[in-house]
Amino acid sequence: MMDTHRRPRGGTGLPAADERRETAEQLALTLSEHGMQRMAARVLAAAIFAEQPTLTQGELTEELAVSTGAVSGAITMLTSVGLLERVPAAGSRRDHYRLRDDAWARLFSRQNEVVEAMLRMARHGVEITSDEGHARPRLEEMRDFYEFMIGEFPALIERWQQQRAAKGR
Amino acid sequence: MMDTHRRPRGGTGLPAADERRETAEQLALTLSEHGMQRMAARVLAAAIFAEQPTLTQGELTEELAVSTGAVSGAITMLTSVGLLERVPAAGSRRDHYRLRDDAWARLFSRQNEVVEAMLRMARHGVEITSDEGHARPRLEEMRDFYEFMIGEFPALIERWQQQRAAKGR
DNA sequence: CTCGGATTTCAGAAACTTCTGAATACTCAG
DNA sequence: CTGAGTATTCAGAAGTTTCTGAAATCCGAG
Repeated sequence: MMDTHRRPRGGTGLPAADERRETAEQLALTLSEHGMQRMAARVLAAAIFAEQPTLTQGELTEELAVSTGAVSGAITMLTSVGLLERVPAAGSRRDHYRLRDDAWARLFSRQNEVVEAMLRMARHGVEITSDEGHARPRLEEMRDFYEFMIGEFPALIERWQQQRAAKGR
Repeated sequence: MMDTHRRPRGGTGLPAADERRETAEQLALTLSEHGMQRMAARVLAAAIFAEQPTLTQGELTEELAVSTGAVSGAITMLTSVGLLERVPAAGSRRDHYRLRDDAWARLFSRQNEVVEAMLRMARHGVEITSDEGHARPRLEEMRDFYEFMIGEFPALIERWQQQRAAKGR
Protein backbone atom coordinates (compact mmCIF):
# COMPACT_ATOMS: atom_id res chain seq x y z
CA MET A 1 0.00 0.00 0.00
CA MET A 2 2.46 2.65 1.06
CA ASP A 3 6.05 1.54 1.44
CA THR A 4 6.40 -1.41 -0.83
CA HIS A 5 10.12 -1.75 -1.30
CA ARG A 6 11.49 -4.78 0.42
CA ARG A 7 14.40 -4.26 2.71
CA PRO A 8 17.33 -6.45 1.67
CA ARG A 9 16.99 -9.39 3.98
CA GLY A 10 20.00 -10.23 6.01
CA GLY A 11 20.17 -6.70 7.35
CA THR A 12 21.23 -7.23 10.93
CA GLY A 13 19.37 -5.15 13.45
CA LEU A 14 17.40 -2.77 11.29
CA PRO A 15 13.93 -1.43 12.09
CA ALA A 16 12.63 -4.94 12.59
CA ALA A 17 10.53 -3.67 15.48
CA ASP A 18 8.85 -1.13 13.23
CA GLU A 19 8.04 -3.74 10.64
CA ARG A 20 6.65 -5.99 13.33
CA ARG A 21 4.46 -3.20 14.67
CA GLU A 22 3.23 -2.27 11.25
CA THR A 23 2.30 -5.83 10.41
CA ALA A 24 0.50 -6.14 13.72
CA GLU A 25 -1.49 -3.00 12.98
CA GLN A 26 -2.51 -4.41 9.63
CA LEU A 27 -3.81 -7.52 11.31
CA ALA A 28 -5.71 -5.38 13.80
CA LEU A 29 -7.26 -3.45 10.93
CA THR A 30 -8.49 -6.61 9.25
CA LEU A 31 -9.96 -7.90 12.47
CA SER A 32 -11.73 -4.65 13.22
CA GLU A 33 -13.13 -4.48 9.71
CA HIS A 34 -14.91 -7.70 10.43
CA GLY A 35 -16.64 -6.88 13.62
CA MET A 36 -14.01 -6.88 16.35
CA GLN A 37 -13.79 -3.68 18.35
CA ARG A 38 -10.83 -1.62 17.29
CA MET A 39 -8.89 -1.58 20.52
CA ALA A 40 -9.56 -5.24 21.17
CA ALA A 41 -8.17 -6.01 17.74
CA ARG A 42 -5.04 -3.96 18.42
CA VAL A 43 -4.45 -5.64 21.74
CA LEU A 44 -4.92 -9.08 20.26
CA ALA A 45 -2.52 -8.32 17.43
CA ALA A 46 0.02 -6.95 19.87
CA ALA A 47 -0.23 -10.11 21.95
CA ILE A 48 0.39 -12.23 18.87
CA PHE A 49 3.35 -10.23 17.65
CA ALA A 50 4.96 -9.68 21.03
CA GLU A 51 8.41 -11.16 21.43
CA GLN A 52 7.85 -11.59 25.13
CA PRO A 53 6.00 -14.67 26.35
CA THR A 54 3.45 -12.56 28.21
CA LEU A 55 2.53 -8.90 28.40
CA THR A 56 1.34 -6.65 31.18
CA GLN A 57 -1.27 -3.98 30.73
CA GLY A 58 1.44 -1.40 31.17
CA GLU A 59 3.44 -2.91 28.33
CA LEU A 60 0.41 -2.94 26.10
CA THR A 61 -0.39 0.65 27.00
CA GLU A 62 3.07 1.69 25.97
CA GLU A 63 3.30 -0.46 22.85
CA LEU A 64 0.01 0.86 21.53
CA ALA A 65 0.37 4.38 22.90
CA VAL A 66 -3.15 4.54 24.27
CA SER A 67 -4.72 5.16 27.65
CA THR A 68 -4.78 2.57 30.39
CA GLY A 69 -8.56 2.65 30.30
CA ALA A 70 -8.72 1.60 26.68
CA VAL A 71 -6.41 -1.34 27.30
CA SER A 72 -8.33 -2.41 30.35
CA GLY A 73 -11.59 -2.51 28.44
CA ALA A 74 -10.11 -4.40 25.52
CA ILE A 75 -8.55 -7.01 27.80
CA THR A 76 -11.82 -7.56 29.60
CA MET A 77 -13.48 -8.23 26.27
CA LEU A 78 -10.75 -10.50 24.93
CA THR A 79 -10.50 -12.62 28.04
CA SER A 80 -14.28 -12.95 28.22
CA VAL A 81 -14.38 -14.51 24.75
CA GLY A 82 -11.40 -16.70 25.53
CA LEU A 83 -8.82 -15.28 23.16
CA LEU A 84 -6.53 -13.95 25.85
CA GLU A 85 -5.78 -15.45 29.21
CA ARG A 86 -4.44 -14.08 32.42
CA VAL A 87 -1.25 -15.80 33.44
CA PRO A 88 -0.73 -16.20 37.15
CA ALA A 89 2.52 -14.40 37.81
CA ALA A 90 3.49 -15.15 41.36
CA GLY A 91 4.77 -12.28 43.37
CA SER A 92 3.86 -9.58 40.94
CA ARG A 93 1.33 -6.86 41.29
CA ARG A 94 0.93 -6.65 37.54
CA ASP A 95 -1.40 -8.83 35.58
CA HIS A 96 0.28 -10.80 32.82
CA TYR A 97 -1.63 -11.83 29.72
CA ARG A 98 -0.98 -14.02 26.73
CA LEU A 99 -2.72 -15.46 23.71
CA ARG A 100 -4.64 -18.58 24.63
CA ASP A 101 -3.28 -21.81 23.39
CA ASP A 102 -6.21 -22.64 21.13
CA ALA A 103 -7.03 -19.08 20.17
CA TRP A 104 -7.52 -19.73 16.47
CA ALA A 105 -9.95 -22.55 16.88
CA ARG A 106 -11.76 -20.33 19.37
CA LEU A 107 -11.91 -17.40 17.03
CA PHE A 108 -13.31 -19.71 14.40
CA SER A 109 -15.82 -21.14 16.83
CA ARG A 110 -17.07 -17.68 17.58
CA GLN A 111 -18.05 -17.49 13.96
CA ASN A 112 -20.09 -20.58 14.56
CA GLU A 113 -22.19 -18.55 16.92
CA VAL A 114 -23.00 -16.31 14.00
CA VAL A 115 -23.90 -19.33 11.95
CA GLU A 116 -26.14 -20.58 14.72
CA ALA A 117 -27.83 -17.22 14.93
CA MET A 118 -28.43 -17.28 11.19
CA LEU A 119 -29.88 -20.73 11.45
CA ARG A 120 -32.23 -19.70 14.22
CA MET A 121 -33.49 -16.80 12.20
CA ALA A 122 -33.94 -18.91 9.10
CA ARG A 123 -36.00 -21.42 11.05
CA HIS A 124 -38.07 -18.72 12.62
CA GLY A 125 -38.58 -17.18 9.20
CA VAL A 126 -39.79 -20.45 7.76
CA GLU A 127 -42.26 -20.74 10.61
CA ILE A 128 -43.82 -17.34 10.24
CA THR A 129 -44.04 -17.12 6.46
CA SER A 130 -46.89 -18.32 4.33
CA ASP A 131 -46.31 -21.26 2.05
CA GLU A 132 -47.77 -19.28 -0.78
CA GLY A 133 -45.41 -16.34 -1.02
CA HIS A 134 -41.84 -16.24 -2.25
CA ALA A 135 -40.19 -15.74 1.12
CA ARG A 136 -40.60 -19.27 2.41
CA PRO A 137 -38.47 -21.05 -0.21
CA ARG A 138 -35.67 -18.53 0.26
CA LEU A 139 -35.73 -19.09 3.99
CA GLU A 140 -35.80 -22.84 3.56
CA GLU A 141 -32.68 -22.70 1.48
CA MET A 142 -31.05 -20.40 4.00
CA ARG A 143 -31.97 -22.86 6.74
CA ASP A 144 -30.62 -25.83 4.78
CA PHE A 145 -27.36 -24.05 4.10
CA TYR A 146 -26.67 -23.15 7.69
CA GLU A 147 -27.79 -26.54 8.91
CA PHE A 148 -25.28 -28.06 6.56
CA MET A 149 -22.50 -25.81 7.82
CA ILE A 150 -23.32 -26.43 11.47
CA GLY A 151 -23.17 -30.12 10.71
CA GLU A 152 -19.77 -29.90 9.10
CA PHE A 153 -17.93 -27.63 11.50
CA PRO A 154 -17.28 -29.98 14.41
CA ALA A 155 -15.54 -32.50 12.19
CA LEU A 156 -13.59 -29.68 10.62
CA ILE A 157 -12.30 -28.43 13.93
CA GLU A 158 -11.52 -31.93 15.03
CA ARG A 159 -9.45 -32.59 11.92
CA TRP A 160 -7.52 -29.44 12.68
CA GLN A 161 -6.87 -30.49 16.26
CA GLN A 162 -5.61 -33.85 15.09
CA GLN A 163 -3.35 -32.45 12.43
CA ARG A 164 -2.01 -30.01 14.93
CA ALA A 165 -1.36 -32.71 17.50
CA ALA A 166 0.27 -34.91 14.86
CA LYS A 167 2.55 -32.14 13.62
CA GLY A 168 5.30 -30.75 15.76
CA ARG A 169 2.99 -29.86 18.66
CA MET B 1 -36.39 -10.50 24.14
CA MET B 2 -39.34 -8.18 24.26
CA ASP B 3 -42.65 -9.69 23.26
CA THR B 4 -42.27 -13.36 23.81
CA HIS B 5 -45.82 -14.62 23.86
CA ARG B 6 -46.57 -16.76 20.84
CA ARG B 7 -49.61 -15.90 18.90
CA PRO B 8 -51.89 -18.91 18.63
CA ARG B 9 -51.04 -20.23 15.21
CA GLY B 10 -53.93 -20.60 12.90
CA GLY B 11 -54.81 -16.96 13.36
CA THR B 12 -55.96 -15.99 9.91
CA GLY B 13 -54.64 -12.69 8.69
CA LEU B 14 -53.20 -11.20 11.84
CA PRO B 15 -50.11 -9.02 12.01
CA ALA B 16 -48.15 -11.57 10.05
CA ALA B 17 -46.56 -8.74 8.12
CA ASP B 18 -45.31 -7.16 11.34
CA GLU B 19 -43.80 -10.40 12.51
CA ARG B 20 -42.13 -10.84 9.16
CA ARG B 21 -40.69 -7.35 9.31
CA GLU B 22 -39.47 -7.79 12.82
CA THR B 23 -37.74 -11.05 12.03
CA ALA B 24 -36.14 -9.44 9.00
CA GLU B 25 -34.83 -6.62 11.15
CA GLN B 26 -33.33 -9.11 13.56
CA LEU B 27 -31.49 -10.75 10.72
CA ALA B 28 -30.26 -7.37 9.54
CA LEU B 29 -29.00 -6.63 13.01
CA THR B 30 -27.01 -9.83 13.17
CA LEU B 31 -25.49 -9.20 9.77
CA SER B 32 -24.53 -5.66 10.64
CA GLU B 33 -22.98 -6.75 13.91
CA HIS B 34 -20.57 -8.81 11.91
CA GLY B 35 -19.26 -6.29 9.51
CA MET B 36 -22.00 -5.66 6.96
CA GLN B 37 -23.05 -2.05 6.59
CA ARG B 38 -26.30 -1.40 8.33
CA MET B 39 -28.40 -0.35 5.39
CA ALA B 40 -27.00 -3.09 3.18
CA ALA B 41 -27.97 -5.59 5.85
CA ARG B 42 -31.50 -4.21 6.03
CA VAL B 43 -31.93 -4.32 2.28
CA LEU B 44 -30.62 -7.86 2.08
CA ALA B 45 -32.94 -8.99 4.85
CA ALA B 46 -35.87 -7.29 3.18
CA ALA B 47 -35.08 -9.05 -0.08
CA ILE B 48 -35.01 -12.38 1.69
CA PHE B 49 -38.26 -11.86 3.54
CA ALA B 50 -40.19 -10.24 0.71
CA GLU B 51 -43.24 -12.12 -0.44
CA GLN B 52 -42.84 -10.72 -3.93
CA PRO B 53 -40.46 -12.45 -6.33
CA THR B 54 -38.55 -9.20 -6.94
CA LEU B 55 -38.47 -5.75 -5.39
CA THR B 56 -38.00 -2.30 -6.83
CA GLN B 57 -36.01 0.40 -5.12
CA GLY B 58 -39.23 2.22 -4.44
CA GLU B 59 -40.66 -0.80 -2.67
CA LEU B 60 -37.54 -1.14 -0.59
CA THR B 61 -37.61 2.55 0.27
CA GLU B 62 -41.14 2.22 1.51
CA GLU B 63 -40.67 -1.09 3.30
CA LEU B 64 -37.67 0.22 5.22
CA ALA B 65 -38.88 3.78 5.57
CA VAL B 66 -35.58 5.34 4.58
CA SER B 67 -34.41 7.72 1.91
CA THR B 68 -33.98 6.71 -1.71
CA GLY B 69 -30.31 7.60 -1.46
CA ALA B 70 -29.69 5.13 1.30
CA VAL B 71 -31.34 2.32 -0.64
CA SER B 72 -29.44 3.17 -3.78
CA GLY B 73 -26.10 2.98 -1.98
CA ALA B 74 -26.94 -0.30 -0.29
CA ILE B 75 -28.05 -1.88 -3.57
CA THR B 76 -24.87 -0.82 -5.28
CA MET B 77 -22.88 -2.51 -2.55
CA LEU B 78 -24.94 -5.70 -2.49
CA THR B 79 -24.94 -6.20 -6.24
CA SER B 80 -21.21 -5.55 -6.39
CA VAL B 81 -20.54 -8.43 -4.01
CA GLY B 82 -23.01 -10.64 -5.80
CA LEU B 83 -25.68 -11.05 -3.14
CA LEU B 84 -28.38 -9.21 -5.04
CA GLU B 85 -29.02 -9.18 -8.76
CA ARG B 86 -30.85 -6.87 -11.06
CA VAL B 87 -33.64 -8.62 -12.85
CA PRO B 88 -34.32 -7.46 -16.38
CA ALA B 89 -37.93 -6.33 -16.30
CA ALA B 90 -38.89 -5.58 -19.85
CA GLY B 91 -40.99 -2.54 -20.41
CA SER B 92 -40.52 -1.10 -16.97
CA ARG B 93 -38.77 2.01 -15.97
CA ARG B 94 -38.09 0.63 -12.52
CA ASP B 95 -35.19 -1.59 -11.64
CA HIS B 96 -36.18 -4.91 -10.13
CA TYR B 97 -33.89 -6.75 -7.74
CA ARG B 98 -33.84 -10.12 -6.08
CA LEU B 99 -31.61 -12.31 -3.97
CA ARG B 100 -29.09 -14.17 -6.10
CA ASP B 101 -29.62 -17.83 -6.50
CA ASP B 102 -26.41 -18.88 -4.74
CA ALA B 103 -26.35 -16.06 -2.24
CA TRP B 104 -25.52 -18.16 0.79
CA ALA B 105 -22.53 -19.83 -0.72
CA ARG B 106 -21.41 -16.43 -1.86
CA LEU B 107 -21.80 -14.90 1.55
CA PHE B 108 -19.74 -17.74 2.93
CA SER B 109 -17.12 -17.34 0.27
CA ARG B 110 -16.72 -13.71 1.18
CA GLN B 111 -15.60 -14.92 4.58
CA ASN B 112 -12.94 -16.86 2.78
CA GLU B 113 -11.47 -13.57 1.72
CA VAL B 114 -11.05 -12.76 5.36
CA VAL B 115 -9.38 -16.09 5.91
CA GLU B 116 -7.06 -15.44 3.00
CA ALA B 117 -6.17 -12.06 4.43
CA MET B 118 -5.39 -13.65 7.78
CA LEU B 119 -3.21 -16.22 6.09
CA ARG B 120 -1.27 -13.56 4.21
CA MET B 121 -0.62 -11.68 7.39
CA ALA B 122 0.45 -14.79 9.25
CA ARG B 123 2.93 -15.65 6.51
CA HIS B 124 4.26 -12.14 6.46
CA GLY B 125 4.56 -12.23 10.21
CA VAL B 126 6.54 -15.45 10.13
CA GLU B 127 8.90 -13.90 7.59
CA ILE B 128 9.67 -10.78 9.54
CA THR B 129 9.99 -12.23 13.02
CA SER B 130 13.14 -13.59 14.57
CA ASP B 131 13.31 -17.30 15.26
CA GLU B 132 14.43 -16.53 18.77
CA GLY B 133 11.49 -14.61 20.16
CA HIS B 134 8.05 -15.84 21.07
CA ALA B 135 6.17 -14.27 18.18
CA ARG B 136 7.32 -16.65 15.46
CA PRO B 137 5.75 -19.84 16.87
CA ARG B 138 2.44 -18.07 17.40
CA LEU B 139 2.46 -16.87 13.83
CA GLU B 140 3.39 -20.29 12.55
CA GLU B 141 0.41 -21.78 14.26
CA MET B 142 -1.79 -19.02 12.94
CA ARG B 143 -0.49 -19.73 9.46
CA ASP B 144 -1.04 -23.47 9.79
CA PHE B 145 -4.58 -22.96 10.99
CA TYR B 146 -5.62 -20.71 8.16
CA GLU B 147 -3.83 -22.84 5.61
CA PHE B 148 -5.82 -25.78 6.87
CA MET B 149 -9.09 -23.88 6.59
CA ILE B 150 -8.34 -22.59 3.11
CA GLY B 151 -7.61 -26.15 2.12
CA GLU B 152 -10.90 -27.45 3.45
CA PHE B 153 -13.32 -24.81 2.23
CA PRO B 154 -13.58 -25.69 -1.46
CA ALA B 155 -14.59 -29.26 -0.71
CA LEU B 156 -17.04 -27.98 1.87
CA ILE B 157 -18.78 -25.68 -0.59
CA GLU B 158 -18.81 -28.41 -3.18
CA ARG B 159 -20.47 -30.83 -0.84
CA TRP B 160 -23.12 -28.22 -0.18
CA GLN B 161 -23.72 -27.66 -3.88
CA GLN B 162 -24.10 -31.38 -4.40
CA GLN B 163 -26.46 -31.89 -1.51
CA ARG B 164 -28.51 -28.96 -2.71
CA ALA B 165 -28.65 -30.28 -6.24
CA ALA B 166 -29.59 -33.73 -4.96
CA LYS B 167 -32.35 -32.39 -2.73
CA GLY B 168 -35.43 -30.81 -4.16
CA ARG B 169 -33.39 -28.46 -6.38
C1' DC C 1 -37.44 14.43 -29.40
C1' DT C 2 -39.62 15.42 -25.14
C1' DC C 3 -41.66 14.34 -20.81
C1' DG C 4 -41.84 12.39 -16.42
C1' DG C 5 -40.84 8.86 -13.27
C1' DA C 6 -36.81 6.59 -11.30
C1' DT C 7 -32.05 6.45 -9.82
C1' DT C 8 -27.65 8.38 -8.45
C1' DT C 9 -24.78 11.58 -6.17
C1' DC C 10 -23.16 14.37 -2.51
C1' DA C 11 -22.82 17.94 1.13
C1' DG C 12 -24.19 18.48 5.57
C1' DA C 13 -26.79 16.66 9.80
C1' DA C 14 -27.46 13.19 13.01
C1' DA C 15 -26.27 9.27 15.53
C1' DC C 16 -23.20 6.19 17.25
C1' DT C 17 -18.80 4.19 18.65
C1' DT C 18 -14.48 4.64 20.73
C1' DC C 19 -10.89 6.94 23.38
C1' DT C 20 -9.02 9.92 26.95
C1' DG C 21 -8.17 11.62 31.48
C1' DA C 22 -8.89 11.61 36.04
C1' DA C 23 -10.98 9.77 40.08
C1' DT C 24 -11.84 5.42 42.48
C1' DA C 25 -10.94 0.86 43.92
C1' DC C 26 -7.91 -2.99 44.37
C1' DT C 27 -3.96 -5.80 45.99
C1' DC C 28 0.39 -7.31 47.35
C1' DA C 29 4.87 -6.27 49.90
C1' DG C 30 6.65 -4.93 53.91
C1' DC D 1 -2.21 -2.52 58.71
C1' DT D 2 -0.46 0.77 55.47
C1' DG D 3 1.29 2.55 51.29
C1' DA D 4 2.62 2.37 46.52
C1' DG D 5 1.82 0.62 42.30
C1' DT D 6 -1.92 -1.29 39.26
C1' DA D 7 -6.31 -1.88 37.39
C1' DT D 8 -11.14 -0.35 36.64
C1' DT D 9 -14.74 2.88 35.86
C1' DC D 10 -17.04 6.60 33.77
C1' DA D 11 -18.28 11.27 32.06
C1' DG D 12 -17.31 13.90 28.40
C1' DA D 13 -14.43 14.72 23.98
C1' DA D 14 -13.21 13.23 19.61
C1' DG D 15 -13.76 10.81 15.62
C1' DT D 16 -16.20 7.97 12.43
C1' DT D 17 -19.92 6.00 10.14
C1' DT D 18 -24.43 6.45 8.31
C1' DC D 19 -28.50 8.79 6.73
C1' DT D 20 -31.21 12.50 4.77
C1' DG D 21 -32.76 15.81 1.44
C1' DA D 22 -32.37 17.94 -2.68
C1' DA D 23 -30.28 18.59 -7.08
C1' DA D 24 -28.56 16.35 -11.13
C1' DT D 25 -28.76 12.61 -14.23
C1' DC D 26 -30.65 8.79 -16.60
C1' DC D 27 -33.87 6.29 -19.52
C1' DG D 28 -38.04 4.37 -21.61
C1' DA D 29 -42.68 5.53 -23.43
C1' DG D 30 -45.13 7.89 -26.53
